[in-house]
Amino acid sequence: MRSPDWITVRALPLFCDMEEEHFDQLIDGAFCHRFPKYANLVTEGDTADFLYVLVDGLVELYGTHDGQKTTLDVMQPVGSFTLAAVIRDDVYLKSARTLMPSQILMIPAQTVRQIYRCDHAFADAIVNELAERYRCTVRALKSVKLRNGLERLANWILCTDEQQGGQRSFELTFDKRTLASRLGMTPENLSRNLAVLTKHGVRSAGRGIVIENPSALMQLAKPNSLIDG
Amino acid sequence: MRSPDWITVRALPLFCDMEEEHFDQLIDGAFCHRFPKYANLVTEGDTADFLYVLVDGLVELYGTHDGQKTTLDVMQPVGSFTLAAVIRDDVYLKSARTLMPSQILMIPAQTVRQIYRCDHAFADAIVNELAERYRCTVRALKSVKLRNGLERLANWILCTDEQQGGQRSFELTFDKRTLASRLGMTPENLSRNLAVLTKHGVRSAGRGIVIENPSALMQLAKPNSLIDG
DNA sequence: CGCACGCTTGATGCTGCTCAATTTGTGTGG
DNA sequence: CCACACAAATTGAGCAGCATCAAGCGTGCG
Repeated sequence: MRSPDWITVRALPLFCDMEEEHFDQLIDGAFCHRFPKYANLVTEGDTADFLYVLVDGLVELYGTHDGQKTTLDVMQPVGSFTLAAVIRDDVYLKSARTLMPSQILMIPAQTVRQIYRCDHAFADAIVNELAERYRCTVRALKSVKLRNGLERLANWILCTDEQQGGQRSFELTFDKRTLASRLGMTPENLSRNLAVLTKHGVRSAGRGIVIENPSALMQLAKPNSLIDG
Repeated sequence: MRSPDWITVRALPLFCDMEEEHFDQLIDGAFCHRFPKYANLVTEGDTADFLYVLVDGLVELYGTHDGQKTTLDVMQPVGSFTLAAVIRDDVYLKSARTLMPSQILMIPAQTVRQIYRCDHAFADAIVNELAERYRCTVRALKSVKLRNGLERLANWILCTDEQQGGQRSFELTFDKRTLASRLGMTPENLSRNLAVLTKHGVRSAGRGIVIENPSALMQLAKPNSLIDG
């Protein structure tokens, strides 16, 4: 692998503490590819051949069943996915595709497991990564089961704003239909819910969202650190 | 801790490969308690002081928000819970209570983390446990987002039957209201859905469930190994 | 035996989905 | 730069699924 910016990969919590030699081994067998928008990366049910690292771009993790599809997560750089399947040497449970042109690092699963066995710091990082992802998924499950669509949207807006620095204003980085699916609603209802939020301190136009009245929005959203993270 | 049957605890995947000395250290600082039915064990939001092992009985893991409550999992012996919170030294995300009189082993979180750091086999077991729990939660999330209530019930019946040996007949081990919450519906709708399943090869009376026509039930359920496990 | 609780059943209303039509936005090629 | 084609987003109407509310029924336990 040759890459300008894998210093950022090395800096990931997952890799930053492991031994130089082992990190070199990891990327020795790895591929770094550029993919166009909407390229399929992973198909659920396939055996886990690679650990993926999103270096640049945007990736959607989704599940399918009986002709339906639901977005489970939208990954931002820099982060890894398919770790649990790789470690367990099992099939992928989520499919993955790019939402914009993306640079993706693919590390052979066997190499990951091999180095996991001999590098203590790497194993420790894997434990922390798995625990954190697990907790995120538990939060997502609580969100779906304990809130309605409007509340999920309101909290997503609050979280996304905070994550981007709390400017009270940000832009969507992907389709509204994808956002709708992530929030567990149809595109039509996302539209309607965004319209409803006008009465609760949120102004939205196109891909822009402005929180004009944070306290009004929070009163509706009832944010909860045990759900939203 | 004194206990007749902690051979079963030692046999858990989480503990079975660790060194004898370290296992002894773990249980040295641990408590083993009997709890009555509906005893509160864990409150979400509290800092994780203990790793719990359900030795005997039944435990419900649930989440609450804004006056609501939803069942996230029903644990059967022998198994552990709160591992992710303990490892990350963070707060619990789920509450826990017994659903019947239960014997519970409580291991101080600090001890777990300490031995995790020095016992390689234990660390490895933790990785596998976390990965598996993560995958279970992903499945649950897909189930809620991709299926309706009737389908979730149908698949739950198929899974529970298989888990109990495929006798095509089994008994509920807990409240229907808890089952309803676990499946993401109201008790009223669970009743109605059970009635609907009469037309799809399932006969139910009281706590007994009989699968009279497996293929009819499966046709409705559309079981999926990437959701049901 | 009788009370209490869990479960069932029915009636009603809300939330969110489906379908369809229009408007807006985006990317392409002349 | 504009015109066009196509995709995404909005809006409205109608409907299905599910929740809520309110009785009634059954079972188990004191």
